[in-house]
Amino acid sequence: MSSSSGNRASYHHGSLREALVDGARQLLVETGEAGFSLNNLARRLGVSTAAPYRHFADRDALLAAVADGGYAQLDTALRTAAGESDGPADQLLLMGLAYLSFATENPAIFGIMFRPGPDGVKESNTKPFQVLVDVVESAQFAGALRDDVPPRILARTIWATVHGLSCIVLAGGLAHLELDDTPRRLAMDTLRTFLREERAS
Amino acid sequence: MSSSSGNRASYHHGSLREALVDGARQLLVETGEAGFSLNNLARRLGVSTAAPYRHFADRDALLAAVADGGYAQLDTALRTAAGESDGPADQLLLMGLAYLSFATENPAIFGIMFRPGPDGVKESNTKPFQVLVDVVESAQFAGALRDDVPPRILARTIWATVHGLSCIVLAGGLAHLELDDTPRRLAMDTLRTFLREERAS
DNA sequence: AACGAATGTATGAGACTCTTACAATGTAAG
DNA sequence: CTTACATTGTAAGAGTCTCATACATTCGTT
Repeated sequence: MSSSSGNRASYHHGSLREALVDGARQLLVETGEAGFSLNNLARRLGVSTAAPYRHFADRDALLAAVADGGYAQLDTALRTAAGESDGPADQLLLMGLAYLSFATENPAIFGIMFRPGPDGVKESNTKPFQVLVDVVESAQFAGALRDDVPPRILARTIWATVHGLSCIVLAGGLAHLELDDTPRRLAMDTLRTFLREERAS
Repeated sequence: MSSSSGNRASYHHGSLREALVDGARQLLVETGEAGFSLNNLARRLGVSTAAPYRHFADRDALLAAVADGGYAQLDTALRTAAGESDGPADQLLLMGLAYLSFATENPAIFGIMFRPGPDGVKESNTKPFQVLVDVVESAQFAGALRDDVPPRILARTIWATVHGLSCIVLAGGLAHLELDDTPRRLAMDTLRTFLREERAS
């Protein structure tokens, strides 16, 4: 047995790798990415500051592991949201809201997940996108979304929209515009744009 | 005369504040945000590492000044793009392309401009948004955009879309999807979604 | 039981941010 | 012109961080 079971008082920690990822996530939530340090994390876990390097090549490798967990969490959040309704338009709204909620509730992790860099977004993030493509496709079939745009393109656009909205909200970019928008209303107003246009007043 | 005129060999630099902002922008372009340091910048400019603190409270204050410059640059880029055509749909495409180009050509500065945090996006960024609202409004009037969504909302949505697309591209999120998309095609495919739906084949 | 692999520690080099005390220079009034 | 003051630079260092290296302890396997 290699993993599980918590903190020991013995020389070997027992499950330091998991403790590092968990602790990093927690520390990120508390202090944000700016206030995060490997040293601080190691002290919290009661190990030496060199110990983390037995499990992660460097600071970025640990953050990447946290990001991987974030992708998984986002994926399940989106799938759950999609499963809470049968109406394609509803599904879209719920997924958008779930995405936005994830971002605002885990700003630091969200920031790490989509940090610019050569490492890029791993294939782990292909999964959430695929769900979106499926939902978009069925929404098009149901006539809720315009069908003169290929599903992949439309899904990509909607992803970009919700992602951009999340980034802008996190950056405080809407503070000067509308202060009283609830996330739900924000997601609705935004995603309504993609629904089939209602002609006539 | 307080400013202008370059680097002196005397005790006082003469225009260290501007040199710091310019040098920071340059250093950010060369090394990215991760490789950027005040110490390094000070050495490049031939001053002591404490000198920058005479002009900026801390590292973040300097980066905020660089971000301000970025907002201005983005604003003129968008206005220029909007001025290069009379057709509302064209304007929208050109502006989107300009936004995307700015992001990909200045990834570090773009990242700093929209960094999450309490400081948020300054009012400086309200200007570029206002241009977009105007263009959207006239596009709606010309019948190029659906008019069942208020211009502010539609403009906000389009901003989110283009911003999100830029972020995703910077993060490498599209690498696994479509490798051969030119930025122009990417912007076109994305923004086409907002144009008035063409009924019939 | 003993050996090798895994995992943690001790120590420290080098870099960075930011502070404090001091020195040189610009500016303006007498 | 000179003196007084505000501005802007330097020198030195405290405290933190990442990461490397050498060593210690424990685990698993034979």
